[in-house]
Amino acid sequence: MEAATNRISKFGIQNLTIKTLAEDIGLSEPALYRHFKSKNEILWSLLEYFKTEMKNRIQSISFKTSDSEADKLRAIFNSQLQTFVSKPAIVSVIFAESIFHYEENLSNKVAEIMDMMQDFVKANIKRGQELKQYNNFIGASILTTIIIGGMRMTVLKWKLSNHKSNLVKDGKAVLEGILKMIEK
Amino acid sequence: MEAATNRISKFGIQNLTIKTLAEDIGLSEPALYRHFKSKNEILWSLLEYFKTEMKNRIQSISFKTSDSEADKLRAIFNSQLQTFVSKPAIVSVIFAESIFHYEENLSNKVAEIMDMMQDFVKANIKRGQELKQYNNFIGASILTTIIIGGMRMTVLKWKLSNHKSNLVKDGKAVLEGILKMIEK
DNA sequence: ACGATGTTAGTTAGTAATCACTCACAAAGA
DNA sequence: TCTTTGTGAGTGATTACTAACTAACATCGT
Repeated sequence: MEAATNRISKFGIQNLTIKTLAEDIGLSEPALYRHFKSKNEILWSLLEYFKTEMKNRIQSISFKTSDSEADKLRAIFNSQLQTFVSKPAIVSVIFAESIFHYEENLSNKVAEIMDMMQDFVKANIKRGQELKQYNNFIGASILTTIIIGGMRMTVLKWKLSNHKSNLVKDGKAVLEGILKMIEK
Repeated sequence: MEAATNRISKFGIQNLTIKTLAEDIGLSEPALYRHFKSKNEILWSLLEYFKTEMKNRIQSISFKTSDSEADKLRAIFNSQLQTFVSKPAIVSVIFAESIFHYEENLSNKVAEIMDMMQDFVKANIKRGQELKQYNNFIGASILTTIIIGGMRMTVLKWKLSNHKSNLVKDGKAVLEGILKMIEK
């Protein structure tokens, strides 16, 4: 999983082949097939690995009692963006739905990861609205789409700039913009 | 260009090969190479074709004098979303940065199309803020990122639902949500 | 009006590279 | 002795692309 992550981070997901992966690990190609029955299974495991990492990391973020819901949202996205910067492979994979050409189990796994992020955000919005920390001009679902969409757009711009732009700073600016509109 | 559009719409961009494309047109593979010097050139031309179509279509949308800036934005996105529904190939290609594995000219072309859309939106926001139709809690750049990000997210969900969700309706809901937050 | 000549647009039959994946076999430890 | 984990050498499919050739057509001097 780590070899695959590094390979994708450095050369993109198109460069992750059984051959390059086996070379990186220092094994032959058939050796990989002792442990995974297909490339699909390797990619599936990689997605699962990322999903678990994301879930554990976000759930273990510790909040102060004085933290508002907005503060919690800031902490979540800050952690997320910093992880993207240090492991660009995650971004390559999460933005690569179109590459898993009609391999349903992989598309589903990507969808699961997206759903997980959405659930974190949506729960935050709902609590914030109940606690009257956020206004409720807009429903939690649509607001979630807007927040995640804005963040994804920022990540995409970072990718298109060849990682030259400052992802953490730009992401924070977008989140602050949205919070300014919804915080009471 | 039309054959390529149909092929991608029906079977995805991974299925657009010289062989399938030549078959669709009813020519041999080498015949294609009489007109395009490489597959890269075909994809580049396709992106250019989409860009021109988008530009012409959006610029020829006619507005009433009574239209607010928000109305204009609604009209632009409505046209855009309807085009996506009738020509899913455009979406496949615009969401496929990751597929153009390190082919710089193609990534750049995609970036050009995105920039064009952004310019339309940003100009609208600026006019709206100057005319005091929108508030200016947030700068035009970041607001543009949020709007386009929200729309892209909606399109992505539509793709992941295998085109089952109602893109035009969902997109409209997201736009209305954002407008509710920025309209005075 | 007409043949010579060059250009355009097409063909059949390949090539070389890459890819995921497999076969037959070997070493080494429980 | 059997299971686990590895290897070298391949296979078949797919891919973008090319070499060699040809029929149809446009242009031109006579």
